[in-house]
Amino acid sequence: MAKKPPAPPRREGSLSRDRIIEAAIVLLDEAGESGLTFRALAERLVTGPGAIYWHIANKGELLIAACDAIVARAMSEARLDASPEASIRAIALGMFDAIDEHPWVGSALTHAPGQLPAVRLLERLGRSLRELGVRREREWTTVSALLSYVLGVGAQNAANRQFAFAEGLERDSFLASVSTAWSELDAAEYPFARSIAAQLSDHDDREDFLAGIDLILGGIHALT
Amino acid sequence: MAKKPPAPPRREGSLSRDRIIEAAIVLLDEAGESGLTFRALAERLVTGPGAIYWHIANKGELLIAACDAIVARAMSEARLDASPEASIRAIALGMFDAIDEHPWVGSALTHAPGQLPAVRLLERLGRSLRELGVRREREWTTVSALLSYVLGVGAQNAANRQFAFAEGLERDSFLASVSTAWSELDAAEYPFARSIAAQLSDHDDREDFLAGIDLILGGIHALT
DNA sequence: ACCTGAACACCGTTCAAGT
DNA sequence: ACCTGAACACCGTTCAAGT
Repeated sequence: MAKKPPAPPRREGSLSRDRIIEAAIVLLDEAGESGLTFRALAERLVTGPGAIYWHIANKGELLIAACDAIVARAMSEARLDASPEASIRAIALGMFDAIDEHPWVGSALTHAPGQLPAVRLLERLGRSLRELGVRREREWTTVSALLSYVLGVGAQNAANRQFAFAEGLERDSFLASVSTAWSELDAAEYPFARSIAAQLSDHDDREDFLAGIDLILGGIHALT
Repeated sequence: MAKKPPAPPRREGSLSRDRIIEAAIVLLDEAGESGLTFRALAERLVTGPGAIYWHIANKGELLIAACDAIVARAMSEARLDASPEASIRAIALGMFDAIDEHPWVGSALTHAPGQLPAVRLLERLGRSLRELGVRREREWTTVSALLSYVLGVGAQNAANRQFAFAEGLERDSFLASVSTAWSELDAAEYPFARSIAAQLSDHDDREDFLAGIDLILGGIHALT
């Protein structure tokens, strides 16, 4: 991400769907969801905004395509050699890390249900669940719970990042501010939130995520 | 919510934060997330767009406030008399139904992490988990898994609705179209998605949601 | 204190016109 | 076939001016 010299904006060659998607990913990574604009994208590609519409139908399709590129990469990198449980952890963790690196993927995935990116994830999880020996009648229920959990955590993590970013805070100071806000809640109405506020500041998102996966795997195990 | 006669657009009395939030909820329910516009809201309240800013800082705050009103209602309605497990199911189901009725709440909740609406839910889940006897060191991990799952399913359900709505389809025909899309995927690359496509059309979202909750509760039980 | 509504700086998308 | 860029119909938000 920082090896080659800061090459001048090239316009060599012509536009293409892939080139547009690649540029969109860079823009999303750099400026967040609100940074993806047809004008900004056009500027980066040295064209006018209208040119993009020749290759891509609209902003929604662009977002899904960018999201799909990231998910496909993450899925192809997940190692699947070990036990089915280990594979599920690897798939889930791969997705977690991908969303962590590209927060916009979190909400993009959630907002495009049933589309290719989500199906890629579902496919991988489903195959491992089959290996695990989940009964046919419980297959749908089980993948869908796992998928919801992965997407849920991912979306929330992404939201955390974006919320912090929007307020100009680092992750730590964002968590700290939420933590003190919780500890100042009404004692009678929010005893639990108050008492858990301290643990908020020094938890590990990745560990918590995995612990949740293990909770679900534990539940699956108990029923198999 | 439906007792009094269909009163004509009133402008009696003055604007207030509560009145604005109430109107925002109606607008969101009727026209979806993209329907909430300061101009549309102002029209409904018989004022100019600027007037709203006297009572509310910006659109984000308005969305969170509207979301909070719905969550507060749902939480206060959840019955908590029975066992902790039953309480957790009731809380989760209450949230599921609330999001089902007001799909915009799904993404609003997700996009405002650590804010009041999410804390309400966390508080209720946390108290029940304590009753259940979850060990202190596992409390944070456990609530956060449960919360992520609830929000994840909710957000996805909401996205389903909105996706279908945007394409002018009913839930059933939307699911049917996704189902046929999945069954036409490449056989070598997507065996699982293809084989499960059929089950997609006739599943029950609510039942699947509860089954996922039970999976997590099963995992918690195994560790307690 | 509260409201008005024009104005500012943006959006996504379209489309005639160019090559 | 592919690109250009002005134009359209919107946004959220601000702010002088009114009551």
